[in-house]
Amino acid sequence: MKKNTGEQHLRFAVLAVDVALMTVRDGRLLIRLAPVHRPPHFPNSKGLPGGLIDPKETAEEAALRIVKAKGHVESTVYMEQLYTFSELNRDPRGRVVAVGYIALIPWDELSTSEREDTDDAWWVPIEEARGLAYDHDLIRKTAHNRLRARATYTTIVSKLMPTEFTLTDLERVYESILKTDLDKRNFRKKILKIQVLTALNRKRTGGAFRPAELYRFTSPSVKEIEIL
Amino acid sequence: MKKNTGEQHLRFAVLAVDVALMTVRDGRLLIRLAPVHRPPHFPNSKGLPGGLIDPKETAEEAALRIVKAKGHVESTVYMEQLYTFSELNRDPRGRVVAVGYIALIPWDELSTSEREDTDDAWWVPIEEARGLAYDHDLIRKTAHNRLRARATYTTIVSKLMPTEFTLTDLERVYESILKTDLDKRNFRKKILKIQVLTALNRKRTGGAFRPAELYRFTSPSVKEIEIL
DNA sequence: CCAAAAGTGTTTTTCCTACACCCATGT
DNA sequence: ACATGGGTGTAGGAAAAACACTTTTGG
Repeated sequence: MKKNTGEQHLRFAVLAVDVALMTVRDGRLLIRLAPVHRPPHFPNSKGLPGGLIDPKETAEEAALRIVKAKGHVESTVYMEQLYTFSELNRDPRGRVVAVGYIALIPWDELSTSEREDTDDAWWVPIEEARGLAYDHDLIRKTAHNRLRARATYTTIVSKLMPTEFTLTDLERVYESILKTDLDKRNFRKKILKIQVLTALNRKRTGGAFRPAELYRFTSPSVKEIEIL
Repeated sequence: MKKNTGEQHLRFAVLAVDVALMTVRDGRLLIRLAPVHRPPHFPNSKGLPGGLIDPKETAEEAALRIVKAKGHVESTVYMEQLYTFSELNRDPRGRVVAVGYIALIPWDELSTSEREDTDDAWWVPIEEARGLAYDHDLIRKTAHNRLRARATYTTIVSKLMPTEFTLTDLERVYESILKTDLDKRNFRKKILKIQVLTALNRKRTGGAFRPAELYRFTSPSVKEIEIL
């Protein structure tokens, strides 16, 4: 076993995190982009919020910090590690190994300013987020696939819902992630059967139609369930 | 945004891989251990095969290299990234961020010497691999959970099977991973229905009983399937 | 009274589970 | 001929899928 080939051998790489921060608005799955300006390779580009890990924080702590800084999000976000990207040339300036994260937040919990597209952060429909800098197209695709897979066998979508919502709201979120149409009656039967929702016995009124019962997720934790 | 807080800030961590190399022998799920001798914290301990990533290789390449070196395995192994462990004190000597991998190999494809327990590598039943150095108990547990989960909705067990096997062989492997008894008839119906096996129209003879039909996995790739 | 979304039940089909006996071979 | 693991079918119940009309409200 080799030992001590020197500091530059042991610590050759820069450690970073890249975050696929996602939300759902009006039945559309959105992802947060941030400007990337790194000539000559990526002048005036867009990419996922990302940044270096500090010596005194874990990768997840770094991801949370970066979502707040570059994603302009103050609210509590849900974080889940996605994959670690270690290709030699994923950053043309040098060796950067990035731990990718999925971050989810309900649109309704963002403050007005957080929802805005500012100069250095935009919410865009995930299928329109192409041509990103570095290997961020790959990270986005990996994140999208993972979210879709986990939506079918966990309660991860709870992290995209406001505290109160109607069954139709919930169905729309599932449909936007899975990109399928679900049968309203069967969806309601299944989601109520698995006992993860609590009816609030209050209704959301306001539209020119019958008011809808409000629900919340009973538990804040993401649980494994049967397939939806 | 901070820039250039110095090299020691940017490259503070050592990057490593730790590999949960697993196989199945006689219906038992085994994991490969290697000696760890790092006084004062881990004198004469055991741990998963692991080592540093080189500047010119990806994490996966490092994992493959380490399985060959520390795991004493020459054959082709299947690799799947597990999780990245970045706790500040997972290695008491300094900051080490480790990308964990699951590696699978059919017992039958190991050479005689690879199967042996040598001075610096042992195959042990996974439930007996406790008290490992560093955070390797956590990595082992994470790997075991992941393998169990993926066995139920992918064809990952194909990576633990020899090229030819009987349906009973396959059932034994599932049972050892899932730690349940499966119904022979139902297991056969399901596994044949999902169309991932090809019958070789040859039989394995030799025992004092009816010869068993031999099968192989139709495709070498790990596919998502319905739950088993 | 009209438009709009909420809410609800039944039938059909598919899938899962439980279960026991005969078959082909080697000794 | 006997011991051993290989191989097969069916019936009953549970879950999934398909499908259309009535309800409640605001305007």
